[in-house]
Amino acid sequence: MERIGDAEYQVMEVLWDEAPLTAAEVADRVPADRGWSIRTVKTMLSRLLAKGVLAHEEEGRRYLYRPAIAREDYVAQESGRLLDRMFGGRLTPLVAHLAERDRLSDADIAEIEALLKALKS
Amino acid sequence: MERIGDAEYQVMEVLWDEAPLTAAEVADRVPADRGWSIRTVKTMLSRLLAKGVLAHEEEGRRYLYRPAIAREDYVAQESGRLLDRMFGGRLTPLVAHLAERDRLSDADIAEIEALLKALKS
DNA sequence: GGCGGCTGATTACAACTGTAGTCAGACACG
DNA sequence: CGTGTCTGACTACAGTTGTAATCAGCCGCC
Repeated sequence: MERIGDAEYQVMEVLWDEAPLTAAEVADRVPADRGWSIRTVKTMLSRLLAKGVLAHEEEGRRYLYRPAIAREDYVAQESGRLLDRMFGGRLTPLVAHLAERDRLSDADIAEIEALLKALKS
Repeated sequence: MERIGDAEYQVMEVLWDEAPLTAAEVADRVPADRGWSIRTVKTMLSRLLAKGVLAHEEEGRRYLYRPAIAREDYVAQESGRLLDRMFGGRLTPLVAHLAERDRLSDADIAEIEALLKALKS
């Protein structure tokens, strides 16, 4: 599957959240802190189309854009990449790492324990 | 902290594993499947120096390279990035996600449970 | 029926990345 | 001593990414 840059990813997020949308609608929904012009958003949309991660249908003279890949699949691919690259593909060291780095509160721990308990059955 | 590309990262891995090393030694230790020329490795080393993630000391007319940032720190940064970008910074959804994707065996689950138990005390 | 605005398509351009080649100087061997 | 070798520095060049401008066509409003 194609790689997606940071900026492109934000456009995908918008469309994973709501689709189909026109270019203008996507531009409206992109987080304002990026300060993008509509032109930039349209460039992103074209590139994502070219990469095959977006699909479009024509609505009059405009396009309606929608994701062509599931967020799930993309996220799976990217987390797999990180895991393979940094932790030899093993999740435990990642959890240990984040825990040490104080990214895990007691509530988080309880939550994950509950999740694991559910998984075991 | 600076971003590091995939190829650059492999060079860092070599030096995190063993340092200091000369350029030639790094080239020897880089996984052969990349098929890099020594020139390529030297370019990587220069760029990593420029980015401040490597340090060098002179040994005669050569450099000895060593990491200027801890692997721990870099890994923390990158896993944080992924987590923020894909899971709103929360680890539980990542664990849930990977579990669903069959990246978690029963043994993994047991291991993480043990880890969490240790963390709670 | 012409004009302003919107659309996608095409083009621009700098930074970064992957992958190397060239160059000038030092060193080591014959 | 000369000559090839190795070093870091600099240069090259295409592909990707972020950010946008230009262009040609269509649509609705005055």
